Amino acid sequence: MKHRSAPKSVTLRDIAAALGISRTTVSNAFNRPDQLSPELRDRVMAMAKAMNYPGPNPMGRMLRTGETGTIGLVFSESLSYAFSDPVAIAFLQGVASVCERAQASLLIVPTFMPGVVQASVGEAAQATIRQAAVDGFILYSQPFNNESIDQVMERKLPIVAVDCPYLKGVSSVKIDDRQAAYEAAAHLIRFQHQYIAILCTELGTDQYEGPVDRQRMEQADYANALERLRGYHDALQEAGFDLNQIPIEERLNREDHGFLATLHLLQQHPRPTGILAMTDRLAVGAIRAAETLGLHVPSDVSIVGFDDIPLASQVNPRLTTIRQPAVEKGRLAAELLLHYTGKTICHVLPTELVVRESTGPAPIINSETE
Amino acid sequence: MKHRSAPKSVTLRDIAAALGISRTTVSNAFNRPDQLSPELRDRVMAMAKAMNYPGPNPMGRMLRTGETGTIGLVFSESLSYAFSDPVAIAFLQGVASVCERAQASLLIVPTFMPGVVQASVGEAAQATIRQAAVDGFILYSQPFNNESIDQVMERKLPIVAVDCPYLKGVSSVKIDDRQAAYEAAAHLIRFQHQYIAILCTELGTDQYEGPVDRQRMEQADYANALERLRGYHDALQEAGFDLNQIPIEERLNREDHGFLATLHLLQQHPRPTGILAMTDRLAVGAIRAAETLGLHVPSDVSIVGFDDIPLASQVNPRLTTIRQPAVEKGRLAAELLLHYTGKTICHVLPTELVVRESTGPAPIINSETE
DNA sequence: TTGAAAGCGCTAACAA
DNA sequence: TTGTTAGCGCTTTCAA
Repeated sequence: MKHRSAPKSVTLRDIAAALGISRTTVSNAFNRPDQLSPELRDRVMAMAKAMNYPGPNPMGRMLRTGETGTIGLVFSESLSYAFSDPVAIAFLQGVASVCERAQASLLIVPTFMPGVVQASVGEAAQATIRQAAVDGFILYSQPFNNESIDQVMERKLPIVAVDCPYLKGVSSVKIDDRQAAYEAAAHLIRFQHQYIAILCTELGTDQYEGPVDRQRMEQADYANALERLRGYHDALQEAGFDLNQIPIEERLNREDHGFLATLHLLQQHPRPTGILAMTDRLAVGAIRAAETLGLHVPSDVSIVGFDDIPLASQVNPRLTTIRQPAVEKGRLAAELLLHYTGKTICHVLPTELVVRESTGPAPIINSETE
Repeated sequence: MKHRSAPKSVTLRDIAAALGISRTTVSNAFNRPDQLSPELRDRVMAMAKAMNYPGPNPMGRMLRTGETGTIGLVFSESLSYAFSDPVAIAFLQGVASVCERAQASLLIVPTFMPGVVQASVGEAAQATIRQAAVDGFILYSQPFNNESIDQVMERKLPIVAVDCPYLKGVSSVKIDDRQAAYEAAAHLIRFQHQYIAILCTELGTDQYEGPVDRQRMEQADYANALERLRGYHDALQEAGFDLNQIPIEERLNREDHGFLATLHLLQQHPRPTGILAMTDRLAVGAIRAAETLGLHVPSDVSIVGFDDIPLASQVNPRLTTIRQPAVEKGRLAAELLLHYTGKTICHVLPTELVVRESTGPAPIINSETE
């Protein structure tokens, strides 16, 4: 893309000169048609076309006005992942719909360098964030202590943080993950499930997959995941469960990973009769795993998801889950940024337990001794 | 977003002055750390931090260098729709993955003004496209003769067109929609279906929904849809069908619209035993409609989709469809733009008929006379 | 290793 | 209605 369409591109000045008028007038012809006579405007536009003028250079304009008409969006993790995650996409849809109405462009800023050592990831993020020509940033689902956040903060532009750890003086949009997860767990508990397992999304940025212990929880990077885990624990503890007996499997948020993790969980003794999946994607994998083992959902295993993605109601059996307003999150974040006042505003959006067919009463277990 | 963090923001010059050094050196401290002594660099960075300097202003830099490090992406239609369309999302994922690797940002340029009269839509697109600070554009799935294309062409920047009508001198990525659709129809014909109906996506930009006749086809705005329709017709005609007897229903590309259209089609006489759906979303709706009418897929009705979106293989029965490489389209388009040479390159990517369980032999019809 | 000078292309006050 | 003036903040030769 080093290409340059002409050796020396034509500018406002050139067309002004060609017409023997001032640059202002040409500028006005493009930006304020009402500021000059229609005939003159027509002449200007005709000359522009004749000279192959590509219109006022946006960089010049931005530098001059100090505004870009653009919102920057920073995801954690890789964009390939973000654009395969139904929740992130719903969020994006919300952001985009507001941008569209406001005629604002949306700049997706990559901060993740695929196949690069951890150390230089920061450098990469630094460069793209520093060079983003935007009027403000939306930060989506960032882990604790990561360089993208710092980098964005340094830009001293308006910021709205979505599903992020608390940032001083930054407006935010989120849900109460802990409370929502509590509801999910309480739902299973109400059905008398005695053996409950947890399917957990990534807690750290280290690509670890496997069981989660106390220590791992304490070192968690992702506030969301941790909060959901805590919500599950709150409910379980309250109901008298021994938390040490509750298996937790941490996996990448993908159906196939949920599938494998559940295969593993369902072969434990005692076999869980209830599974708390931290996302619907994991839950969908879990349903498939149960099927694969010849277990019926919900009569052998109950599964409850989280998010209420479209797939949740298309799968069979349809998934009991926690609905969170992902599109609305995006809309609100964009609106907050577009109408930025400098005031720090925190929105906590409501969630809702949606009961469908993937959960039911615990089966009667034969040997209570096991 | 009129907010300005400081009355007068601090610039390179300020920090140079404070340190009694030149602007060049400060610039180098940020952009070419190797061009100055580490101690000086540290001093510069410390002062920058102390003075709350947000880093070199991207607009200044862009204006100076003439490069933005950004790719512009222009969808037709509304972004809300684009981000709910699995095919567009897959495409976006492909684009994003390449951008990420190349450390390029991705600017989503809205060209659609929701709730605005047709006339001024052009104006809206004009403004956002003209003001996009990008090094090149990807044009996605544009209808014929629309203003966005003209506007983008006027920018005289590198362009890659994806699923667009032919544009002189513009590189493109596409599939052979006509041939692919031909395969889909041929598949049903091989199964001896006598009564075939077509579920068609929007041909025009006028929000029309209903039957499609010759005239509507001739006035089509969307090349894709038209090509697929032609492909179906090619196969049907070749097999001796009377095209006038083949019902075509044009609908928005959404499951619920496919559902309603199919409800309608399946209540015709003679009832179609095969349905050619121009997208998987329509096809999924069609499956539901058949179910709703108590018809079995595929023994009563065969349904073949197009696209092979993820849902196609998750639905029951799994959908027979045409696979198209949507992610690959995005990757290729981004790569073509990033490595732009000025040469016009056209890629036609392969498609493939994927036979699953939604199609089968035509049922035996009782009355041949009907 | 550092600095001076020049200007990227534009728009907004203000003046005519 | 049109023009003059004055930078916006930066980077990049080139010279010291």
